[in-house]
Amino acid sequence: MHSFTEENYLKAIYKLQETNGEVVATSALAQVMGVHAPSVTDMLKRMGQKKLVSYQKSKGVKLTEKGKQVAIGIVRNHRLWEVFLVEKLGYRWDEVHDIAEQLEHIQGEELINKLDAYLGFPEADPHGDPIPNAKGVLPKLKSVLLSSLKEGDQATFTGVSDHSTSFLHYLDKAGIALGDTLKVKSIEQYDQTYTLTLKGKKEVTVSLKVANSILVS
Amino acid sequence: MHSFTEENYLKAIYKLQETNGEVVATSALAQVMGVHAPSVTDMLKRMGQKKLVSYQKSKGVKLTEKGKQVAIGIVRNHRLWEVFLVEKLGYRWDEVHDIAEQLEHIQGEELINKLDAYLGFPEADPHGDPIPNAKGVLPKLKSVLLSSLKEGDQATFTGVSDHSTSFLHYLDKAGIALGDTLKVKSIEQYDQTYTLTLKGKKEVTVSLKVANSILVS
DNA sequence: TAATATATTTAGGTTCGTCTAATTTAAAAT
DNA sequence: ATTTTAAATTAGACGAACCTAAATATATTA
Ligand SMILES: [Mn+2]
Ligand SMILES: [Mn+2]
Ligand SMILES: [Mn+2]
Ligand SMILES: [Mn+2]
Repeated sequence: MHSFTEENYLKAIYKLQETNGEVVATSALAQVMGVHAPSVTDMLKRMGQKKLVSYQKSKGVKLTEKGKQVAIGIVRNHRLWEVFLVEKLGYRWDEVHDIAEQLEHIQGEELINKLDAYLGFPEADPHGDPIPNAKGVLPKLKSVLLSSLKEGDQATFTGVSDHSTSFLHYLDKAGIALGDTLKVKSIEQYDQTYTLTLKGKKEVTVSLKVANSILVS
Repeated sequence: MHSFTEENYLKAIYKLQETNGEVVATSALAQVMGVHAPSVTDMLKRMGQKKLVSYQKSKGVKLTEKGKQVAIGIVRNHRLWEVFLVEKLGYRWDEVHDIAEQLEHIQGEELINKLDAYLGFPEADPHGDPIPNAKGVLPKLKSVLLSSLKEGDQATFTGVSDHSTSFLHYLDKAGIALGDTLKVKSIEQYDQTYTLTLKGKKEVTVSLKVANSILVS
């Protein structure tokens, strides 16, 4: 139906819209797609023809409703396959992204719904990101950054805002895992480091940078 | 590494070599690939450059050792994913081919080996076709056509030589399933129909055409 | 507001995988 | 051994997705 490339552009535009506002710039898109700006202009023209995006030259691009539905479908595929890789094949959460980048493009409504059922209709992927349901509806998880908590606050670690392998490795090394309960024991004024009590037991101190990449609720 | 198209050509050449002899004709390849002859000539030149095939113009084409290894890898992927779709997701054996055509191109040695392990290292796919192991070695299943049996012979239904949906549907309808034991009760001289006793119970009569598409051992 | 800097598009090219029409090579039949 | 037929290749073109270099449009800042 759509090429892998088109699907990747749609997903990239979708994510940029989520984080940076409705209108997406050519250069931003070029950056995340790892191509040069003229390639993006080219592609946006073609995708505009197909009514996947609304594009006006030099004015940036937005997804059409159609484009958005396709993008959400890809996100659904990606996250369900990530669950499969971790839950069934025994991958670690820092290893699955690249494989899911391939699997997300496998076509077939029935396939992904069967996979969904097989996995027990999970609500979130291994990184805590919400999985759109078969109708394209995203469960709105109301999580906040760890860095927004005050001393004494308690919460559960539900997701990451930095998906890089290096950050995930860091969390593993520090013994901080998805689902852990944590309490902010203290916040150091001087350098904004957070000392946490994990699962009522372990004590860990993390930097502001880390606290800005951890989602809790 | 290789494009989907290249991989599909390699698989097609591999299968044609298996059934029609070492040298594959441009026209045969065009037919199974569903493209026109000049496209094949073109593609073979490029694949020759990459040492995936040995191609001499107007003399047909053969796989190189490298090309053969890639082809066997694709076949391995295809068949393992078919097992997954049937065993884990609950697909029927006549529904899995097209999805496996997509999944077979997912890259990653580790992925397919983990899948293999997850499935319990199956030796055959849902159609009874042997699955190459991680080293590319195909278990040689010594099966024969049902039509080669004599009256009174007994055997197990281990595979099909016709993979068409219509034939698989026919078998389902007739209640003949992979793994069934069967005994040739009688062969009608006049029209070569086979009357079989299935699992020591049911009795079924099949045409020569069907007997030519059933593999037993 | 005019000058400068940055973002975007246009122009022209490349590779991959396909096509049709025309030509050449090989095989089969007379 | 010629002629006829069939198979394969060459020639020229096209769309998708990319590129570099040059031109233009927008934003910033003097
Ligand atoms: Mn991911
Ligand atoms: Mn994820
Ligand atoms: Mn198949
Ligand atoms: Mn099969």
